[in-house]
Amino acid sequence: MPNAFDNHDHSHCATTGLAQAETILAARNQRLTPVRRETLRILLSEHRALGAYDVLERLADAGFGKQPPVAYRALEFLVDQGFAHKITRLNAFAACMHPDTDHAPVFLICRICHALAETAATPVRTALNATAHAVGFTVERSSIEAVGRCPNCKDAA
Amino acid sequence: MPNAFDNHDHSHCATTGLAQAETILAARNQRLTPVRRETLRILLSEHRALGAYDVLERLADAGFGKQPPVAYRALEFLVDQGFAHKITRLNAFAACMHPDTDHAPVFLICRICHALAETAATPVRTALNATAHAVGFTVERSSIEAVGRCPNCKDAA
DNA sequence: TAGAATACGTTATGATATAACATGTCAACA
DNA sequence: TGTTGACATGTTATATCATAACGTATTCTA
Ligand SMILES: [Zn+2]
Ligand SMILES: [Zn+2]
Ligand SMILES: [Zn+2]
Ligand SMILES: [Zn+2]
Repeated sequence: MPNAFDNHDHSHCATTGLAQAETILAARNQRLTPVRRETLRILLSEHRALGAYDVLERLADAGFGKQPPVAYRALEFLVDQGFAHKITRLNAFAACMHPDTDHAPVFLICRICHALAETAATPVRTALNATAHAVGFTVERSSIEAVGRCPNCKDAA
Repeated sequence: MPNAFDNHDHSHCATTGLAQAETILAARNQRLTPVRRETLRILLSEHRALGAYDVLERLADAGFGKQPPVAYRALEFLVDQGFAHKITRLNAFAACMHPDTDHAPVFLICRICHALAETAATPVRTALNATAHAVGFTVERSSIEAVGRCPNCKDAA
C-alpha cells in the first residue's frame, strides 16, 4: 500500500477505494447512492483534503444538487462509515486510505504541496492513552494532525 | 501544578497566569494592553475553550470593541506569544497552563463537562516524530486533541 | 515634537456548517 | 398491487467562524 508521498499508480487507489466501499457497505446493508459514490470518487481523486464547498462544486458539475447540505450529508455518511476523514485543522475532508482496517489515523499534511498521508497510529495512540490515563482521562476519539514537509518538498522553504 | 480535572484553588491559576504574562511579555518587549489582558483574564477564568465570539461578547461587556477583529486580534497575539492555544476541533481558544515552558501540548477535552486539560506531550510527540520520519515527513507543527471523559465524568454516558 | 510603528475600532465580506421542510425513491407487506 | 414507512435528496434560510480593508488613536523613538 503506497502512501501519498510515494510515486504510485494512483488510478489504483481510486478504483480500489470505490470497490472496497461497495463491498463493505453491501455487507453492512448501507447504500452507496450516486451522490455518495461520486463524493467518494472526488475525494479519492486526490491525496489531499478538500473543503466541503470544493466537493459541492464538483458534485454540482456532475449534475447533483448545488446546496451545502448535499455535500455535507454525503461527507458525513462517508465519515461515519469510515471511508473519509475530517481533517479538523483544515476544515476539510479526505478519503480514507485503509477503510478495511478499523483505525484511528495520524495525518501528515504537507505545508508546501498539500499532500496528505495517513500513517500507522498505534505507537502514537498508545502514548496518548498512557498520557491521558495518568490524569484519569478516558480517550474516546482523537485527532492527531501534523503539518510539515513531505519527502518531495523537504528542501523547500 | 494542578490540572483542569483536579479540585484546586482556581483563583490561583488566573492570578498566576496574568502575572506570568506580565513578566514574560515585559522581557520580550511586547505589550500586554488592556484588551489583551482582559482577553487572557477571560480565558484564564475557566479551564475550557471559549469561542472567539464568546470572548468578544465578554470583551464588549467590559467596554471594549464589539466587532470580531477585536477578539480575533487579541487571541492571535496571545496564541503567538504562547499564552493561549487554539483548539482546532472546537474552533475555540483556551489559556495556556504553562506558558513558561516551551511546549507543544496534548489537549484532553471532556465531552461531558467540557473541561480542557493540557498534558505532557513529550512521549506522544516522540512517537509522532518517529511515525512521520518513517515516511520521510518532517513535522513542523501538530495538533493532538483527544475527546473523552474526564475523571469527574467517567461514570456518565 | 515630528514621524514611524503599533494597536484599536469600524464596516463589510468571506468561509464553513446546519436547521427545517418539501419531494422523491424504494422495499416490505397487507 | 397499492399503501406505508424509512431513507435519501433537494431547496431555502440561517447560524457560526474568520478576515480584509481602512481610518483613528496611542506609543515609541529620534
Ligand atoms: Zn494514490
Ligand atoms: Zn509536499
Ligand atoms: Zn484552575
Ligand atoms: Zn468532565
